[in-house]
Amino acid sequence: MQNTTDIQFLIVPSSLGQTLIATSANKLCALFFGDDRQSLLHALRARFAYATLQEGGAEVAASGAKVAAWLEAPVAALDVPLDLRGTEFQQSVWNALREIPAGSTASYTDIANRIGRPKSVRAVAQACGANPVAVIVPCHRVIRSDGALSGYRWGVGRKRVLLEREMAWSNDQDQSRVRPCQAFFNA
DNA sequence: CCTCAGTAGTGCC
DNA sequence: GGCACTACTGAGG
Repeated sequence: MQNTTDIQFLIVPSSLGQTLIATSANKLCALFFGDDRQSLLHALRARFAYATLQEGGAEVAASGAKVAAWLEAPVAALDVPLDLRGTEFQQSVWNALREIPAGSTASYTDIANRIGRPKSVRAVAQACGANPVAVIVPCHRVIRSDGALSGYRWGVGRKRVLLEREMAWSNDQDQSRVRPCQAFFNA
């Protein structure tokens, strides 16, 4: 993996707990959650094993502020460029995830169908878990086909919070809009 | 409820 | 290349 890049990161509290925001060449490359600094650092190190890590820095401060604000009130699209490294398969999954509207969910099967690999259901789940940028690539909107929340890399509790929050927000925004819920991909 | 096989991408050896 | 992982799923008991 070409993760021999220079990375700036910071750890800030948010409504979802301790939040690690990392940038590489001014692009967001990681958004992790955790209960403590230790686990976040560990996750960062694990993801970018050969990168140079620097805590703080002008670049991450600037985009970090945007990300932190957007997390609490994602009213507009986040204008921070992303740096998503992954295999072709992972990229295709992450792209599909970004088409799930806030306030709705899709199943792992839905995503598998969406990317034209109907049998790669488990692999889809694995790719979701490998998503380096929580919330922005909304892997939390993928749940089991029976409706159970299934897992979440940063804890199912956070997944639930995120989903409930998005349901609530999308409800009291425009009631008129048709809001596809489960399985909106099956058409 | 529960178990089980089918199944496919990834990481490590 | 092999092998053991999974945030899965539908069928069968």
